Amino acid sequence: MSGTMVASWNPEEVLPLSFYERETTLVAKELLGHYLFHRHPEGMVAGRIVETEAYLGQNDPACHSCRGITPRCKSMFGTAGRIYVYIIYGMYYCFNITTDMPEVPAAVLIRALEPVEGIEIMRKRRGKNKLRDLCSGPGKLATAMGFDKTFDGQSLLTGPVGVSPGKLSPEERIITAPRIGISKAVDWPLRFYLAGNQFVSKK
DNA sequence: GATTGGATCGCCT
DNA sequence: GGCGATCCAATCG
Repeated sequence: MSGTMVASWNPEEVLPLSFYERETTLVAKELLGHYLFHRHPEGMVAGRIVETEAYLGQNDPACHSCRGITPRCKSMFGTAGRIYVYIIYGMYYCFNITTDMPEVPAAVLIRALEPVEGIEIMRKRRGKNKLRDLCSGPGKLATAMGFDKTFDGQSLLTGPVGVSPGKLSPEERIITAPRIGISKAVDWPLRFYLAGNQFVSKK
């Protein structure tokens, strides 16, 4: 046995509804270190979550649900632990996880993953070779993971996409910072990422 | 029906 | 660091 600690994860075990059905900021922080996977006919792809952002619902001016329910953001309304996917800039998808109690239309944007499985599939989908270029941004990881609008509304507890438990190593620290790319509530500290991690989207 | 802007990325300088 | 791509969705009328 070598002394190397190999990160392990098990797609048969997924985070329960009670994990997601809590205040969104807490869920966004605690998602760091867990494993997002997609069981696809082409093969399993998975990554370790290293960067997230919280979108708090109707009192958050940057959240799509802040002006009430629309066709785009309807998935944030209702049960937690489901997928919210929307199209951004006409060309990319953003993958979110719905959170909090059913009456709170909130979600966590997954902004970056460390690729851990199905890396050749990711390379093919992205047309990029370097590990750091595969999932280091919300649009990139959606492409690499094979997510599109058809996943909108699906459950993370029963379907081909889910989150499996992982751990932070003792030396890993969480950085809190303002969210990226928004024009409202620009200084709200709702972005979370692992300090020094090479797979986060921006320093 | 028209207008406007966007939770991004990649290429260019 | 700057900017164009590209088109959907929300808003206004």
